[in-house]
Amino acid sequence: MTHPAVPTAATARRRVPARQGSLREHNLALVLRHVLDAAGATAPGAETPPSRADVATATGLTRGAVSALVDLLIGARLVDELPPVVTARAGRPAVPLVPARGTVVGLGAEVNVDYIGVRALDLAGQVLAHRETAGDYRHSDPAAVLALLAGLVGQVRADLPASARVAGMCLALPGLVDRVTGPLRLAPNLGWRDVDVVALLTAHPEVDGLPVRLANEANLAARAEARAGAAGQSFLYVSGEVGIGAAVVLDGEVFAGRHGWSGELGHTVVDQQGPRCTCGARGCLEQYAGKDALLRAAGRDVEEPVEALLAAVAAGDERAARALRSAGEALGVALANFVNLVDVETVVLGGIYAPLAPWLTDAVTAQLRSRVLASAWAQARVGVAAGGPHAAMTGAAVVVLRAVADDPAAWLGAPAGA
Amino acid sequence: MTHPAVPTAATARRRVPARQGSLREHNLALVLRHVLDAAGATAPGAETPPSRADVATATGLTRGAVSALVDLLIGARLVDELPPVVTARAGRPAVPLVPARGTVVGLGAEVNVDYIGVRALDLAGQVLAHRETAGDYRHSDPAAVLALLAGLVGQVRADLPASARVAGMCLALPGLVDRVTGPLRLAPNLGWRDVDVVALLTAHPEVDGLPVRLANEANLAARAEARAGAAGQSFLYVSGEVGIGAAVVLDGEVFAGRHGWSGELGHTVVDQQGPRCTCGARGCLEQYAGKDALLRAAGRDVEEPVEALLAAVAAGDERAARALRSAGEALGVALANFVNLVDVETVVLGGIYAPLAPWLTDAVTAQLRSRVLASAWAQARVGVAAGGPHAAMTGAAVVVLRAVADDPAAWLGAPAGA
DNA sequence: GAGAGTTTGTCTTGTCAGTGAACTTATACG
DNA sequence: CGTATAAGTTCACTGACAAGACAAACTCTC
Repeated sequence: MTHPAVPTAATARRRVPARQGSLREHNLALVLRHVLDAAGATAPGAETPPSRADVATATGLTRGAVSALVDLLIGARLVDELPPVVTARAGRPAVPLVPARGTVVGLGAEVNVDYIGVRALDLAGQVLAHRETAGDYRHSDPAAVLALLAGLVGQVRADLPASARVAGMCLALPGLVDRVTGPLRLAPNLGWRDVDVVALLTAHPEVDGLPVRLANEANLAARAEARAGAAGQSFLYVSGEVGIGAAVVLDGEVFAGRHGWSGELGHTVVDQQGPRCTCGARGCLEQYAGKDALLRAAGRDVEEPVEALLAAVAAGDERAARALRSAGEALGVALANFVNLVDVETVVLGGIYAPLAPWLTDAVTAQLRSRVLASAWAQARVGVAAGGPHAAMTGAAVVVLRAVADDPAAWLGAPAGA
Repeated sequence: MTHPAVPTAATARRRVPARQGSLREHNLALVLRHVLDAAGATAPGAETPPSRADVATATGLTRGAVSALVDLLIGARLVDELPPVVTARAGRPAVPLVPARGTVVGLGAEVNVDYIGVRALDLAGQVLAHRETAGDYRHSDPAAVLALLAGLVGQVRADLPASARVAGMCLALPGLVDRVTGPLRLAPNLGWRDVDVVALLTAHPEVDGLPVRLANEANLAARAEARAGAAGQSFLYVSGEVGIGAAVVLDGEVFAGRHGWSGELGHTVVDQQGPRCTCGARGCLEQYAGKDALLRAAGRDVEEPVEALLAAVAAGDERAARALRSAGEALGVALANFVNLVDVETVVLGGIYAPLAPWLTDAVTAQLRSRVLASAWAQARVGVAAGGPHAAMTGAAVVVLRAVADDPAAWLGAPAGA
């Protein structure tokens, strides 16, 4: 016996003793969660925001306890009261509770091949400010690009109302990122390798003092997708660009893996004898369904936007249609392999695959049906990303805000203003 | 805005209010966990089991609190005191605390292609009883096989000491199993399809009244492997048999996927134009590296045990060596795809791959090195399973015991005896 | 329009599981 | 045999929630 007899669940793995205060922290987060969820889940204007009493019945806490907790959240400016609403119903009117607007904001940023940008979201999910700059950042100098980005951060912060406190910043990058604040390991299409992005960024006064974390672009876009909720809570997000990234979401959680390097779908092998890839191996999916490969196969220039390809295939260009079919097939094989290994409900096509979805879905679906062992019981759905064009930035901001939502107790004593 | 503004972590996703009692439950589990871990983690007889004071300093609870909790655990017969040990040190001697033996037991069972079996483990990790029956269960009748299994359960229970309380039973099956107690969907090599195993099993008096859960064989073997701890806490377990299963373990947790169907590595595509597989697709890994395919490629009979192949290759049989090399290569490609998608530290070779590992590891390692994008920073290790021959059964019993360890509060008032 | 009925939110008391510090117990050492 | 030291116990105190009474604000009915 040189091993623990009985391992324990991850929940109990947090080897932290529970004190009285732990109850507060937990229930505070529980109440805040309920207010945030309810604000999002409203069918078009239908339900009113929950009152203290609603939260009490929904969570199982007593009205007294909820009252105390809500008062703390209001004091921390995480929650706001709306004026009591006329309900035409007996009894004292309820005070609706909503996420506070413009008080706590998360900064989501992105550096990608053809643009950089920053946006600020508040707890209500509102975009308070947004700046982006188009450009060509292939093989760029990290310091120069990050100086530009810091400038955008400064502009966004200047646009924020005085009441706003910036909780932190998260930066989306198209490459391998060590978990949390580790350095960027490799971003092939930017030409960046082993760059200490956080240090370069926090050297600028616009960013200094802000907690900064990094994450993979596809991971963050997947997070935005999970928030959009269309895909359920268990899906594989595929981000098609020049490279092909992916992120697994299981029960609403993005799965980053041991180092945070999960999701390199583009370097899945489709054919061992296939063409050589930039990564050194042969027959990677990127060579069949990456943006460059796809445009080339369709007989178009690599620099063209996908819209050109879309127009061509809509106009009846047979070569373009063939290119899309074969890309869809390769993608389908890779995704079927994946779904055999990691059982997800839905495959969400994002990036350039979102607009191209009408010409890809059938081929992908067919591969999933024929190659996934469990498909007889639960065929994986193929969906289209609903996270919008700035999904990664939005996801990045959401990551920051989630940290606040998960631990509101840490914000109780925080001062106003940025 | 038709979505929650800020999603929350899975930990807070348990929408349960924390009451005073929650502290007890949590800290009770915390203390028990510490005692169980310490009992396992002992280097060869070196450290003595922890005392109440040790637990207090390790967990951060006060000695008073730990004392109260330990007394409850002793009362529930989950923990035992050993006689105070002479330490040749000033001060009152400590009372060592160890997991109770022979009091709470978990039943782990397995139905596989060539044997069925049942074993009983207690909290200390001791095997209290074990029965197995060899046989050929290809294309067998589920009811008949499960009747045999129920018989073994009866024998094992009869072998248990009178003090033992059976906490539950978990059954390992080589196929797709719905999460928790759902029906067995498909076990290709048993020829079972959509069988309500739990109902068939609990119909027998030997099993009646026992909570029974099912799980995939590879998942449970991976759990036993995680317990053995040799592979770290983040690995991919590969179970090579006639079929090839796999299970992902991340941070010590087995990852079952949406329905619990993750890990069908055997039906990963290695070559789209390859030979047709029993599942209907072409070029599945099983056709290259499954037990039958491997033996056939080595020019041996499918019915032979792998030991024969081992002997042949050790004796210099060139054809056998070639078969192993090419199987290793195919396995390596499939595993490299996987590691690109799900970033794990280690790949653990189990099942028939464990004894064959010396002839497979090089080929697999080479594929991982050349095909995994992140391999320049953290090459995934290739290891050999240490869980032993009955890994799945052990893992199944551990699953049952873990449920007890995670919620000792539920066992406080439990009566003695089975 | 006054009172009954209803629902929301607050307030008070009781309970429970921690903390902290004194206290008891059991050993080693000079 | 007294002193030092460490383990384990006990008890007053505290913080957080439950339970239920109470106050507030509104509708409905007679």
